Amino acid sequence: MDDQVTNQPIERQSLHDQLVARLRDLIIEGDLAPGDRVPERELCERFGVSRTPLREAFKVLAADGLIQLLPHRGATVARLTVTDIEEMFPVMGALEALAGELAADRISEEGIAEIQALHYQMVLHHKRGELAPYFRLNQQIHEKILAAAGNDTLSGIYRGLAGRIRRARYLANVSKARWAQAVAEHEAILKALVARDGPALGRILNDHLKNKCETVKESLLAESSEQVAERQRG
Amino acid sequence: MDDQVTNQPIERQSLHDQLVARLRDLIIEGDLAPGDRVPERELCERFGVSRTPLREAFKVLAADGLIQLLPHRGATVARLTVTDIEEMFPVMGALEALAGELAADRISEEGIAEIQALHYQMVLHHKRGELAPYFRLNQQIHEKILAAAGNDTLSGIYRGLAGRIRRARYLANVSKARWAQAVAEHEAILKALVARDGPALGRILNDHLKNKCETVKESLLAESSEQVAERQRG
DNA sequence: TCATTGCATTTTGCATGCAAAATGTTAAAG
DNA sequence: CTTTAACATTTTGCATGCAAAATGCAATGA
Repeated sequence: MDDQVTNQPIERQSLHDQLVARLRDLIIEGDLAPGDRVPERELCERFGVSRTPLREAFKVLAADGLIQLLPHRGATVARLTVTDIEEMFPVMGALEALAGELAADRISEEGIAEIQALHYQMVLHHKRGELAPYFRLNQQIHEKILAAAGNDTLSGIYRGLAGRIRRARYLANVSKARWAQAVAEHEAILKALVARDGPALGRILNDHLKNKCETVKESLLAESSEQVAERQRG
Repeated sequence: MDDQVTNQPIERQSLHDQLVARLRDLIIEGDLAPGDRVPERELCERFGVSRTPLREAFKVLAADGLIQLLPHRGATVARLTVTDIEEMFPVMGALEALAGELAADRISEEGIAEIQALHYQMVLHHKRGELAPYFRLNQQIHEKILAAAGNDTLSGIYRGLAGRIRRARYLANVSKARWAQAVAEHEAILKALVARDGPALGRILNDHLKNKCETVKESLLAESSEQVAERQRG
């Protein structure tokens, strides 16, 4: 039997927006792998909609960089190359540094306390070696900083980039050393935030992103070489 | 970057892509004013196309933030509020600072020479009080720096923001003082570039953008109060 | 006089139809 | 046996049709 959640015809209120959300999830969650063709007709049947709203959703996702639209050749899930990663991370670094600077000035005491709580919970997960919960809290902290910056334009652009990278699923393989380093960096982030030292927070976040970039790159390389090996076997 | 466009043998560009370009121009050039409704049927007749590709173009432009799509209420040209400006400029500042840092490392000697040429031509236009040519060269210089950074992701995001702001048409009224200050900043930009001092170039560009932000804000306020006065007269 | 309700018109969202382009398959030639 | 050429199938791009929602307008009632 088919998956009930993904196969149910969606509610009738602005179909294309819902389709955008659905497809975005499918891509980010990895149900549609990078390089895969996005089958128009199949998805129409699956969601119980016609081609028009689906194609409109394709346009939006293509503008977001999540899928690639080739003339007369349909849609494919955009591939993340190492070059893409190397381009995206400096940008994300600059944006998150800006977010940190703004947040240090604007965040409330409660906001700091919330981040502190998330941080120590995250550290706990690190000590226990629980990667998935660690990662979730990590993301929440960065989201909180972004929110505290109070700049929706900034948030929107950052989320667009982060979403494109998330489907690299780099949380699968992180070395113990890198993980520990990331936690140490988060300690510094918290410290700068508590001290409301914007410039320092900006620098630390930028460096933090640089290290994250290396992690993602390694993971991406490992994954692609894995795929090559798979193809040679099959 | 545009090489690929000019090298393509076939002009058989998909209709909606052409429409996206046309509409983008209409909006950026100001033929469609902020707040205006974008009349679907009228544009269909004007361009001789059906509603399907036009609506697809609307989606892309809405994702770019150039138009706003309200359910069952059609498209309107997105209004630029002072808040938007205040949000966008710090982001553009951070991005252009990053571009400067990267460019300082990567630009060729010819690249520097080209920017130098543009710069002195621009200064000439300033001395002659020729605002439009000055502005065009100004933009070309920033484009060159962006291109020299060699980061298409960065360029794309920056252009998206710059495009949204451009239709504020702030070149109409710039005070002599601000203009002179901008030229002075450009002198510093050139100097840092020649010295290949990335961090300094980044800082200068960030400050430069901050000042530009003030100019645009003033212009936007003047324009909107002008509109109010117009409404009171009419 | 002004607000409200009912109806006609316009606009929007989605489905469907059709022609052109791309893809896959088979058959013929070298 | 490989290459290619012709054809059938599928997929894509665009136009159009239809129903629901929104808008405009006039008539009614307070």
